[in-house]
Amino acid sequence: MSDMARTPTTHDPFNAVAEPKRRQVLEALREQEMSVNELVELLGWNQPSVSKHLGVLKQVGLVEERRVGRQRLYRVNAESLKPIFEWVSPFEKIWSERFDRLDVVLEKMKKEK
Amino acid sequence: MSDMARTPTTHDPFNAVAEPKRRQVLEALREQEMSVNELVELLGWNQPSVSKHLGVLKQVGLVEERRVGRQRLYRVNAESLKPIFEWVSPFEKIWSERFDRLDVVLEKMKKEK
DNA sequence: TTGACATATTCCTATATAGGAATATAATGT
DNA sequence: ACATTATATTCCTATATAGGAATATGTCAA
Repeated sequence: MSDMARTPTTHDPFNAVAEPKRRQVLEALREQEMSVNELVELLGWNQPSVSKHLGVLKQVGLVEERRVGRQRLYRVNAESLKPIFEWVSPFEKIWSERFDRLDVVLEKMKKEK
Repeated sequence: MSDMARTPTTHDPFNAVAEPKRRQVLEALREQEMSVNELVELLGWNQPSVSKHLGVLKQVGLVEERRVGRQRLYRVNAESLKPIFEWVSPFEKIWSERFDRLDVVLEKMKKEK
């Protein structure tokens, strides 16, 4: 007993977003609030699949739901992606700094020519 | 046949980094190049565990390996996190813009007081 | 060559998926 | 009440883990 597998997808934004399809859903909802069926049509998947992915996203707080009649309108909750942005940013500094240094070198070469 | 489970951890940076321990490894290596045993000591895990996580990270290109004597020195390859940074950035725009708008509102309230 | 050190690999198992199919729930209009 | 529309849930299964334990590989030094 007490065995362990992969971290559950509903554990945090990192795991929820690891699934490519869930990223697609978020990209779609970034532009505008959308009903499940609109997503189904836009993405071309079957409806249960869309609902299930939305379920995971909702559990993690990546999307929010608003009920209008029989529809459920989903919208992205961008702020819940903050942990990812903040985790990756320090690494971004590294490659952008490296790029800056390269820039400086190129500039120097230009002058010396 | 043709069943599917979760996207393999070695499929892309998103999946590799979904595992919290792998993020810890990357954080450690962000500061400086390190041998496996140094990581073992720093993180307090057993050696095979560290090696296995490094293996995944290496497959995805998130770390690079340099052999020196019987040691293997690992360093982070920050640029391979670019896809994550670029994917999440448009969402960051959303919440930072929202924050800006809030800022404007607060400024206005101050003036009107 | 032998031992000690550094790291990787293999074997095992419980677990959490993702996808497909079928079905359940919920809300609306008539 | 009933049919219809919109969405969620359940059941099933092959798959890829992550962790622990044990072992293999590789490299140096005497």
